[in-house]
This record gives sequence, structure tokens and C-alpha cells, in this order.
Amino acid sequence: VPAGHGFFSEGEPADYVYILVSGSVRMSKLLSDGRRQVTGFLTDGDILGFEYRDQHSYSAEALSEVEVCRFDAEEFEALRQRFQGLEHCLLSRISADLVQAQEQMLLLGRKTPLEKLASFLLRLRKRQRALNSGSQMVRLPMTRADIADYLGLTIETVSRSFTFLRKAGVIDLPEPSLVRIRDRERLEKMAA
Amino acid sequence: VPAGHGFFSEGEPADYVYILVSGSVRMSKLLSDGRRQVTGFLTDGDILGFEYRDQHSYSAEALSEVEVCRFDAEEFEALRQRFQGLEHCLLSRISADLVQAQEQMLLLGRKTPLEKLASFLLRLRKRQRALNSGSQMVRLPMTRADIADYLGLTIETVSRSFTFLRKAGVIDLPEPSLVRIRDRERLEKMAA
DNA sequence: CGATCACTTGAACACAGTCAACTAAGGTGG
DNA sequence: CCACCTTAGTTGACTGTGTTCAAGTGATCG
Repeated sequence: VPAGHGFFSEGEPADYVYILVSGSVRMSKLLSDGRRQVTGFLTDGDILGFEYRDQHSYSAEALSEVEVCRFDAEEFEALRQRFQGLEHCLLSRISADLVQAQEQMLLLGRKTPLEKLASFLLRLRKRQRALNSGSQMVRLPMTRADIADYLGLTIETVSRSFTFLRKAGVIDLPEPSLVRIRDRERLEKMAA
Repeated sequence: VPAGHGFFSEGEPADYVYILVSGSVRMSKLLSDGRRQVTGFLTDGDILGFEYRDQHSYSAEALSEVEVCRFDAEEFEALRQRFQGLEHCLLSRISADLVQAQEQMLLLGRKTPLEKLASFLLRLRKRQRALNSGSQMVRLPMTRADIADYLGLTIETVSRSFTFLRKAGVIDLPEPSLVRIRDRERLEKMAA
């Protein structure tokens, strides 16, 4: 699937379930006047499009070229019936998503722009560290606009916050979408 | 259980699962400097304290006198093993919570104070309408501070937004914790 | 009664948003 | 190959909205 591809939109019938093999996906919700909230990013190994109802509650688009494994919703349903392990696995995953969502509510409702960005970078690092070696490099597969809509800010404020962290010597920005964490301790303090 | 009782706090071991019979409960997360985010309110029939890990990810306190049905975590685990229906039911509930959480992210990240309060009142009404008759009266079992920490605002802004809605003729406030919705259509428009 | 608590209201301020200009990189077509 | 356009990102100046600080009201309770 090519970059920019839309998997499904908010309110559409949930006909397929996808498992991500490679690449990144953005989930988002829209307000009628165009304001957007990004509810999360998915990467390798994540499940996309599973809903416990007939409609999707968010939209999903590919941030880059993405490899996925697609199932029909009924097919997936059948798999769940046959293997109790899958049911268990789904519950575990959704629970983790819920904990993550609560963390995000705290971020959106109560953190300052700097704290938001610091938390975001640390969260990305933790994710990528799991796969990649323990490098201090963090890739940003999403644009500033995506980050802004994820953190409840504007792109300008996101950009200024990056600049602040860079000038403070906490991070480096060899390219706009590549972050090198220079002082993790301080970054963690700033994440509040 | 009396009003104000704390069921458990963030980070504590998840030893019990509760099912609410009557009363209201507040779930919240705290930042080290005291900033608080309320992640949700629970009422009759809701499940409290079920975690897919050994630690709670949030705190829970009673807003009023509350009747609960308490289970040991292991006991609850055993019930899940025996009745597949329960597993199914849990998955369904947590999925709904996740959809709700995504809705809340949109609210926290992208809505104005007025839109936040309007959305909040409509959500409460929907909840209470399910049980109660189709009355236009909405009870607020929580304080302004709780509402503020739920919507990512200050108590002053919440109070001003209530006043605005009242002066606009959209709601009435016979008492501070009792709202009468006078113009639901307009309230829905304001919720964005 | 006086004290406390929840809520409301007003005035001033500050922080993030808006608007605008600018840079750099990538892509297209003559 | 270069001129041109588009897009992503950064930076600056100004504004406005929600916060902060402060005062005031009304209800409840000892």
C-alpha cells in the first residue's frame, strides 16, 4: 500500500481488519469545520481497524509505504471463535491502548507544549527502542502537522518547541524528521 | 462506601474488581506537581478496577455514597475462565471505553471551552436518559473542579461557560449541580 | 453566629494561536 | 540543465483567549 493511502474513514462500515507488517499509520478524528485530532500512530505488529461495532470510530491513513495483512471482518470473527488465545490477545492489546489513551488525556488536558513534545519524543523512543538497538536516534515518520494534531497544538508551537529543546542542548535535529536525544534525563524531567 | 472514599490510587496493585450498584465514581491521574486529569466518571452498572496488568493506571474515588459489589482479582479471574460470556462482555465494554477515550482526546485537544462543556452536558444527558425517563434534567454529581479537570480547564472557565449557556437561554441552573436543558438542538450545535 | 466550602464574577496578564514572511528541499516541465 | 512551483518547516510580530489573582456571594455546619 502506497504512502498517503486511506484505509478507512470515520463512520464507514468496519469490513476489514489489518495487521501491520511494516510502515506507519495515522489514526485521526475530524470535526465538521476541519479541526483534526490525531488519536494515535501505529507501526509494525499493530492491529488496525478492529472495532467492537459495525462502524469505525476514526479514520486511518498510511504515513509511508505500508505492508499489511488484511482479513475480512467475518473471517477475523471466525478466527476469534476458533482460537481463545486470540480473544485473550485482543483484550490485552485493547487494554494497553486504553491505558495509553488515558495517558494521552493527561497530556492533552494538563501538560504545557514543551512537556507534550518531550513526552511524545520519549514515547516514540521507547517504541522504537523495542525493535531497533538502544540508539538515541528517533525517526519521525509523521509531519509537524500530524504531531501538532496529536498533541493538541499548532505546527508553529510544535516547531518552536523543537527549536527550544535543540537550543537547550537536549536534542539534535540532523534533519527535520530525525531526532537525536542528547540528554535523556533532562528530557524526562521536562516531560513532567 | 461513604462519599469521598478512595478505592485505589495510581500505581497500586490491582487486587480487587468492583461493580457499581449505585452512586458515582471519579477516575483520575495526577502529575507530580498536583495537576490532575479526570479520565472519566462511572455510575450504576459500570465496572471499576479491572486492569490487564498488576497495577492500576489511575486513581478512583467515590463522589457520593456508593454501593459496590467487590471481587478479589483472582476470584474474578476464575469467573472469566469459567464463563466465556464474561470475557466477551469485558471486551465489549473496554472497546466502548476506548471509543469514548478517543472522543475525549478530540474534545481535549481541539474543542473550545464552550464546546467542551456542551459536549459534556450532552454526554451526561445521554447516560442518565438511558436509566431515567427522557427528562431534560441532568444531575451533576461532581464539583466544578472535577468538571474542570475532566475538560482540561480551570474552575473559573467552567463557571463562566455555564453562565454563558444560561444567559444564552440554552440551559437553566435551578441549583449549581442541576442542569435543565432548554434548547437541545442549539446545545448540540454548540458542541461542534 | 462565625467559619468553611463551592461557586461566581471581575480585572489584568501571559501564553499559545494567528498571520505573515522566509528558507530549503523536491518535483515538473520547457 | 535550469527556471519554476509546491510543500514542509522555521521564525517573527501581534493578538486574543483562557488563566491567574482577587474579591464577593450564598449555603452548610459546628
